Amino acid sequence: MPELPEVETIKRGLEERIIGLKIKDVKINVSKIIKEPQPQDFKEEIMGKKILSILRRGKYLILSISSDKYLVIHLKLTGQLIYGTEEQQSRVCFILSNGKYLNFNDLRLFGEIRLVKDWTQVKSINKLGPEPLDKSFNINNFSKMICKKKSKIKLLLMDQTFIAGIGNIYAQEALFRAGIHPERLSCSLNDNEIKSLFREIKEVLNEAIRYRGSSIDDYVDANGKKGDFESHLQVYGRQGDTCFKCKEKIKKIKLGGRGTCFCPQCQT
DNA sequence: CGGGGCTCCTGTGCGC
DNA sequence: TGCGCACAGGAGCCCC
Repeated sequence: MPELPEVETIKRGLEERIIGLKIKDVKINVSKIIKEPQPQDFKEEIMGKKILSILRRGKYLILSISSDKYLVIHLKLTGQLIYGTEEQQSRVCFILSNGKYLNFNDLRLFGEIRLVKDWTQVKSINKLGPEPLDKSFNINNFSKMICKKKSKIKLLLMDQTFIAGIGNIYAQEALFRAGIHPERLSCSLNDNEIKSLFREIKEVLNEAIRYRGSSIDDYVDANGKKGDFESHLQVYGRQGDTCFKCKEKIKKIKLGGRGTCFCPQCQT
């Protein structure tokens, strides 16, 4: 599952490979991936355009291309963006001016690609909360935001309008590191807990980026390489195993329909 | 406005 | 051994 660290890793990989190249052609093998405009118009509008720069906002990748357009990509659960040779399973395949390919692969077909004039006006991007690794995201903001809400803290961390880029893996990991039970109501956290959670969110995201992401499910980077952070995960997928801190058995519950692992001893 | 449940999709892994 | 079903999950959407 690509979350902020995985999308950031893909972004950095693509920056080394495709900046300055032109998009010669597009093969749309599964048209439902293209959300706007209509696949035929999408193809016509993007052909011959130059890739100028790449940015990330939350879990979105945004490619700035010539003629003031933006290619907005969300990988959802199983999306991949792989630079290299043409791949059989690719759902949408961009043919580049250097003869290489940019493959959009996506086993479960939840991924989305759009071509827009103004990426900030894409509805779901427009509603995103702050970037957790930005300087503007500071403890004062976070503290205020948390106190205003009254939902279970794990659901809040995964709410993209509250904070952008955190998904099921890093929400669980940040809460474990901060020693906070995922079902705690956000407004019940004391100052120390809020401080600790704030610190651990940044820390786990930065560490995961340093290790090039976690290869849960199908995640690979822009070169098709797996990440190295899975072995550093302390609760995700570890139900029934013993806690690394206290040897208690890791428990798994459901929150908002999503699996949630935590240590009943360390997280209170 | 908020929270719960459903939906999209397909490979995996379980029980019978 | 093989079939069928539940399950996994990001985020939009509907409903109460």
